[in-house]
Amino acid sequence: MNGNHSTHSTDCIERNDTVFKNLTDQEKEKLREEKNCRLYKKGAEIYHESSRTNGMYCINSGVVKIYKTGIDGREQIVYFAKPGDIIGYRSILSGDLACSSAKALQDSELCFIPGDLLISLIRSNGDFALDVLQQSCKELGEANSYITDIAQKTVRERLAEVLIKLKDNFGVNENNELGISLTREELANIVGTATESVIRLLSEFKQDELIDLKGRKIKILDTKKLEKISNAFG
Amino acid sequence: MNGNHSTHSTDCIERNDTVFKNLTDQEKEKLREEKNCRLYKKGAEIYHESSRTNGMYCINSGVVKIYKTGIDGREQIVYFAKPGDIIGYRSILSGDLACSSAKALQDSELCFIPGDLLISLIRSNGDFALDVLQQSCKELGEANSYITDIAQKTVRERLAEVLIKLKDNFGVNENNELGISLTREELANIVGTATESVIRLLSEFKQDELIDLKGRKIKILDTKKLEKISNAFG
DNA sequence: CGTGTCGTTGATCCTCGTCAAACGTTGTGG
DNA sequence: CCACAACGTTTGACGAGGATCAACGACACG
Repeated sequence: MNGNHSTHSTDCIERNDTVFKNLTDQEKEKLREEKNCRLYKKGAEIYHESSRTNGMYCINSGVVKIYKTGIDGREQIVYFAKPGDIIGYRSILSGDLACSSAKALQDSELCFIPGDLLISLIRSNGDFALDVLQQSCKELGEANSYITDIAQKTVRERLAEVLIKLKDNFGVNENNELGISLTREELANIVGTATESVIRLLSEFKQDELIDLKGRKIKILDTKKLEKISNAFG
Repeated sequence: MNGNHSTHSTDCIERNDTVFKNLTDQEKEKLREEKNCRLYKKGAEIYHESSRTNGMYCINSGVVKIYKTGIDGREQIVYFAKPGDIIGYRSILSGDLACSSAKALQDSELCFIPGDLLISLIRSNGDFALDVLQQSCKELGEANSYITDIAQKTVRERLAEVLIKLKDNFGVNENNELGISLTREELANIVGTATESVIRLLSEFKQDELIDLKGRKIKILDTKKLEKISNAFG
């Protein structure tokens, strides 16, 4: 019925590490009936800020960047969504317009889940409600941490921290290169700085033999020192 | 049974503009039995980051600042809680340690609500779950906005924005002075800048006749121009 | 083979953080 | 109730971090 056709399709509803893990079989069935999965090409927009959305999405495969558009159109990236994550639920639950946009960083398969179904599931299944709450509270804690970081740390410290977080979240391939590929501008839009600053600092890190660079491939050579630079404990 | 004794005590559980508005009479009764209200003197700490909390608080009266401690002990204020607000629920629901601290800005009456009661109410009452979710999603949206602001706006723009937000949130008294009294350092810890920068910019705003200053009293003279400076639409 | 996007480097300027000093205000204990 | 300490506010001087502008090289793509 739905358009699933991927070979290894780890459907997010089936995974036991998502907010859906505590749904009953019946509820999962209902979800499978109502959800609507499709492929988004790299670069495709999933939703756009200040639009009224009427549902959320879960990520089956790929990576999605969540960002806000600030002064003169500069993007500020606030989150990367990975397989198993849900996005777009905030505006459904707060009743506001979407306050961020979502765009696929790679070819990605997402499932659309109607907002009224989300709400009825929260109403009827307390454990599911708690799982969604846990997700939003986790994001809230991270957001507050990031506010403190941006307000207090230097660009150098933040870039080091971002590299470590990207490693933690997306891992590294066989060559110890970050499992996510970003343009310099996107890196700048996470750190909250100018593209040129990112480039200069990456060069410095390379000179100091903390990382190695090959185009967009970033190899982490010295995690310990990067952590030290980032001044981090989270 | 509980220590309520304030004369006008608008108990947060009774208010119809809080997350408790959709609780049944029975649930409210249970809450009244288990909650534990007390007065916090100005400056008193309510909870501290990286401690394990086992409940949340609702504000009956007063104002509470929520902040994180960053590099070399600098506070970053992430939220002001007013009467009717709930605080400290995040760590209960995400299962983490507290990631922020809370301190009374004025003499304030808060009610402690045990975490397991919160969780059981969320489980049993879907509307309550939705109300708590709405609250956390609202905070999440504001946090993401603030990340973008701090990353992209100048200190001048952010200070103007903060003044407007304080006016919107706490109103003004008969003299058009902000209804909340903050030290220059606290203002700096919201904006994310140095105390001296806040002082200088406030002086500029005063010279430009946008505000008037009398000690900690800040009178807003020209909201429109402040909004313009803040570059804001939210 | 041009055209557009991305990455890199250099030069310059300015916002803002830091340090220092002085003054006002508040609070406390003798 | 005064004296002193502790804290908050203000102003000035200075320098560094980082944004901006400009130009060019590298690469992919139609």
